[in-house]
Amino acid sequence: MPELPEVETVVRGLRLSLPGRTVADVRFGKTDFVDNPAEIADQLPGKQITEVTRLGKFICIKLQARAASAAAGTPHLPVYLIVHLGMTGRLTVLSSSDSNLPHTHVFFHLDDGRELRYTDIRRFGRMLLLPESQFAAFKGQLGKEPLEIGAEEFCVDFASRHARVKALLLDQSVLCGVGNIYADESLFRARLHPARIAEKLDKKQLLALHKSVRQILEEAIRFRGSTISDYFDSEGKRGQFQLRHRVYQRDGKPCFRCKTIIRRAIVAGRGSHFCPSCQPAPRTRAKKRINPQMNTDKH
DNA sequence: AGCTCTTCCTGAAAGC
DNA sequence: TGCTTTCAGGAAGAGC
Repeated sequence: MPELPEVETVVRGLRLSLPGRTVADVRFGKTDFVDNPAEIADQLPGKQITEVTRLGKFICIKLQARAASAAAGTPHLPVYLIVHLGMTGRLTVLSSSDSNLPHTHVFFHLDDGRELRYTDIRRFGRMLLLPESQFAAFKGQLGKEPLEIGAEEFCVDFASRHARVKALLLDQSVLCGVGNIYADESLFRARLHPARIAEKLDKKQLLALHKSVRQILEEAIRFRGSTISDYFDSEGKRGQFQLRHRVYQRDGKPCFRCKTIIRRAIVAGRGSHFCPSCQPAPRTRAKKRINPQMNTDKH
C-alpha cells in the first residue's frame, strides 16, 4: 500500500513529466472518493502544473493560470490538487491511446496529448482541490515529516504520550507518511514491541526508534517502495523494498536476526508483525490472564 | 486522551 | 467444481 516511500517515488516520477503541462480537460468515472468533482472539472482546464510535491502520504499538484490568461483580468490564484492513494490508488501518465486499466476513474487530459490517470480498485483514496489560501491549514493538520523531524523533537513528542508506540507511528497527526509496513519494519530495527507505551520508553529507545524510522524510509525510497500487491509507480513499475522486509508479512517465518518465528498480532487495531524475541512484549499487569501471550493471535 | 468498533471497497483466499 | 464467507487495510467518526 502506498506509504511515504511509495508516494515519494510516485511524486519523483510525476515531476519528470507534469510541470509545464497545462490541463486541457478533466473526465470522471466514479467520484465517491472526490470531495468536489464539479469544481475540479470546472477549475483545472486551462491551468498549468507548476509543481508536484509530497506531504506525508498526500500528493500535491500545484496549478496556476497561465501568464496570458491571468493578465486578461480575473484573478487566478494558484490551486492545489491533493491526491491520497489510499490502499490501491495509482497515478500514471500515459498516452491517450494507451488502454485503460480497470477501475480508472479520473482522466486529466494534458496539452501534449498525454493523460494523467487515477486508478483505484478499492477507492479508499481521496482527491480534493484546495485554494492556495487553505493549503497552509491543510498542512497544519498533518504531523511532522518523519524525514525532517529532529531526534530531540521526536523524543519530546513520543515521551509525552500514553499511547502504544505503533499507534503513534501510524497517527498522521503525529508523524505523517508512516503506514503499517514501515511502522513494523522500524519497530523491528529499533527492537521495540509495537504494544510498548511510548512514555515508558527510555531516551535510548526513543533515539533508536527515531533513527530506524528515518533509515527504513530512506532505504525504502532508494528501493522505490514496496509492492505487496497493488502498488505501482507513475511509470507502472513495481517497488523492490518488499524483498528486504524483515517482519512485515513474514509471520510464521524465522527472524533474520535470531531465527525465532515471527508473529502477527493486532496492535492498535492493525495487523502487526514482530519478533517475540528481539522485540519483547511490554510487562502486563498480573491480572486474570486467560492467554498469557498475545490474546489476539491469528491462525 | 486513547482505545475499540464500524464504515467505506474489491479481489484473493479460505471454507463448505 | 463453484458458490459463499472472510479478510486486509488508511482514515474518519462514534461511543466508551
